[in-house]
Amino acid sequence: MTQSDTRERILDASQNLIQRLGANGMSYQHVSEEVGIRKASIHHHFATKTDLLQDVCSRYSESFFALVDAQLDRESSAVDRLQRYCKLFEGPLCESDDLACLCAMLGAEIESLDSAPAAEVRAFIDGNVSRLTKLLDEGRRHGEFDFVGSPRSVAQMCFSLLEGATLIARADGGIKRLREITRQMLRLLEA
Amino acid sequence: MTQSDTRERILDASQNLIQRLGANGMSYQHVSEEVGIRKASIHHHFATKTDLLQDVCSRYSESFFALVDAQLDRESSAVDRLQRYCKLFEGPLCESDDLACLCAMLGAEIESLDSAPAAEVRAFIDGNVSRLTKLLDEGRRHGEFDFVGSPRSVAQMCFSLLEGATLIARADGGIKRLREITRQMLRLLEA
DNA sequence: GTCTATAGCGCGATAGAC
DNA sequence: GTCTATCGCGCTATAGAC
Repeated sequence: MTQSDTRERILDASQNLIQRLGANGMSYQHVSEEVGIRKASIHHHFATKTDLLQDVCSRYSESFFALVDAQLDRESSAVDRLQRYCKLFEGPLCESDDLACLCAMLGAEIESLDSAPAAEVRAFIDGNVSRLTKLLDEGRRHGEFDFVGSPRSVAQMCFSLLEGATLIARADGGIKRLREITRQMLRLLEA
Repeated sequence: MTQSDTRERILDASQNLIQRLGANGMSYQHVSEEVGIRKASIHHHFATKTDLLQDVCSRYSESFFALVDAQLDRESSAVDRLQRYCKLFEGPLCESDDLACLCAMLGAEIESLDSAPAAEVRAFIDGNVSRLTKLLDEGRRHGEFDFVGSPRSVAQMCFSLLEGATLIARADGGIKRLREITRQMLRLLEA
């Protein structure tokens, strides 16, 4: 087992726990049981919990935006690309029906986060809203979308909706409910 | 100080802490400092933390639905009543810019809640979605709203959006951002 | 009904052997 | 790089005096 293998497995376990229970619910003890090392050993890879949280956030952002950009760069209609974007939020719930978007969990806990992880959360929001703004603007110019208001306002609305829907769906209704909500959003935007 | 006074002050302090920090972030110690009694005394009013959580939830639901129904029973247009409903979600952020809807906080923590408080959260969601469904259906029949899809799907979408938006706005942009998002939602639904 | 005192546990973090 | 052992703290909850 190389150092970076262990490191990745710690990040995997931490991310999963945060998506289920939140940053306050994730502990070195839980992570150590999941990974199969003692909790003191985790401190060798991540000196403090804030360091661990920060790295989970940045890794999550990078991989999520990589998936997003892979979908948005496709040569297909704006409607299709928006549909694919929305589908990315199903991922966590698909896996086990009890995972929310990391951003929704940390958004709820934002006041108790240190400044570095809190900034990561804000950057995640901004990155999503920016990409959605561009897509919505482009789609409307091509006559695929029909909405009143600025693309940026609609983008903020869509992103809030998706984050909220992952929480609501996890509380009641699961993946089926999430799909119903996103389908409804798409219906309202299509020309 | 009567017993019920102290009880209400404990509920007030607990609710505020949960809306800021979540159920896991609220503690008997924090509450006792806010109320001005020792933490052991809280157990006289609420034997366990789950009891306290349960009572905070049911009181929040009752008072929120009282406000909602007061707005929905008005003799005004459906658009106006929906606008007033949305404005209720600004309340917490108005007060101090760092409070989210109780339901959004507990929704994020749903997996670590005992079954009684978790059921309260689901009932809160259902109650809101039901009322919105009725309002949207009525408004569409009167030609005030124009949307494709079932009133219930749209209602679920609106509620998810509002819950998500309170979290996003608290992380970045505050009350101004929340207003922009809800205004955009209303624009998309109006005929 | 509120208090002091304390039990018992889980937490993040550190020291030092191997 | 991982381990054992331990520190110090905050937590929920209880016992018993006033």
